[in-house]
Amino acid sequence: MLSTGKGSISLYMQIRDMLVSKVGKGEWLPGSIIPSEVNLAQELGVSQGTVRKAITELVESNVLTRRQGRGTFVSMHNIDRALFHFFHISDNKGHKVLPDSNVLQCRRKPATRIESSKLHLEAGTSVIRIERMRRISDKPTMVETITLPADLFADLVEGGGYELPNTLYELYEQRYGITIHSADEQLRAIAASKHDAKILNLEAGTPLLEIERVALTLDRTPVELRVSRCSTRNHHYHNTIF
Amino acid sequence: MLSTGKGSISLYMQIRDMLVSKVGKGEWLPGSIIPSEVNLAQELGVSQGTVRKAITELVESNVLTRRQGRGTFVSMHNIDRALFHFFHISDNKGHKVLPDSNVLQCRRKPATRIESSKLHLEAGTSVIRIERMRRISDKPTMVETITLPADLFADLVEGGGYELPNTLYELYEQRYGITIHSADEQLRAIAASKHDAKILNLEAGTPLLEIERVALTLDRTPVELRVSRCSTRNHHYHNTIF
DNA sequence: AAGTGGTCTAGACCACGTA
DNA sequence: ACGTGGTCTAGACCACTTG
Repeated sequence: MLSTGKGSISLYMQIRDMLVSKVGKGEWLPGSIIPSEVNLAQELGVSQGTVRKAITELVESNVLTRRQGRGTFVSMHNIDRALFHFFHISDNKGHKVLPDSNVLQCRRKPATRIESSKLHLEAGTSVIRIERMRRISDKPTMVETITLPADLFADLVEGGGYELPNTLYELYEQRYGITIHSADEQLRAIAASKHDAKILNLEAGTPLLEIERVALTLDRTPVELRVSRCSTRNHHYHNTIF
Repeated sequence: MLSTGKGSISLYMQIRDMLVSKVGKGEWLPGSIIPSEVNLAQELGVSQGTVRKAITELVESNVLTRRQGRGTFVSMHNIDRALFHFFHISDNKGHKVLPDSNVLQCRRKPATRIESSKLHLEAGTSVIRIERMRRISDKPTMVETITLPADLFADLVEGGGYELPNTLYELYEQRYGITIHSADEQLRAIAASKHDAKILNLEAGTPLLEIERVALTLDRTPVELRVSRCSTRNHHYHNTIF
């Protein structure tokens, strides 16, 4: 199982990759506990330190979460992760507030050229397109257009039998078994269209911050395209460079 | 020297903090080699593993750099770090090119309210204000206003005896002994002023991406305020969320 | 050949959470 | 009391770089 030859990669990396695949395949589900370090070490015939090093890397990349005295768990999407990890808008005092969400549209449509390119789909594949308006402290602040491959999110069209929650990544995980692990964002300044302007209650042409996010699973498959247009009168996008 | 009592923090953290302070105080200069893990372990009376863990954390936070077979070094600012770590503008194919830089002004002035607040200075303290235009692939793309506390960068005014280089952080480090370690950025969409428009060769009112960066030293003292206004017609700000 | 960091082991004890 | 992760040790061997 584990190769220990000369040209092979190190033990802990093999173990790390094996653990990743257990999570990736859904063998270990988000929120569940994984075997203890000692147990894994015994099963794999290596020392605890080696398993430990493998797990440490996965904790650093947010795949696993350690809780002292309790065990190691597969990371889950929750409101904290949404807020502190995937949401980068703060008010001008530096405070983060998760916006509420107001769905304007939710339709199944053929993918545009841009959508199919960003999501690695064949041209014209069916996608689900959600448009929503988000308020922060009761003020309309963002217009979002979210595009999902229809085959992965089959019943997520209007009348899917439930209301769309505010934090979508939790939904993707719990209902569709799709865990967002990372994302690439491109930011630009654009002028508000008439449509944007109407929804955000400002004048057409007002500069807006456009955030184009492609969200990826653990194996780096793109599964969501999200274009957010934000008024930056009272808010800004915050990034820390370490 | 190292406390090993009950309520005290762990050994490796004490060692890590001690190494940080050696770098912070300039006892170990950027680019220089630090003692080997075995030597440090002997001197401190701990095992190599403990020193190793301390160093590992500092490598992860970009304070130190390991080179197998050679040793461990204090991290330095170079063009790679500027480009891959501190510069987030890419063209729309995802390629990064470091812009060149054209200094328009460099003056010593009293700090504005915003400047003194962001740099934690007394109101009206002397600052050095640099304005420059930056081109990417020969196209004017950004206007930058850089503000530095005058006391830290005493002779950096026009006629300081040398041309301002393109990568300023290298200059700060080599000439003033100030190493930028991290930065906080706030991004907004704004309308180009007449001044911006003239420099960037576009129309006033065009949406621009404004990046307001506060750069910090290792001990989190703010030492540079940089406001960049970027045309996002051919470029964007890129961020990866892990 | 000597010195550096990189991997791995086997075992000890501590701090924390649960039952 | 027990099991978990967290720290620390002492020593082995490997991979890489330099003299």
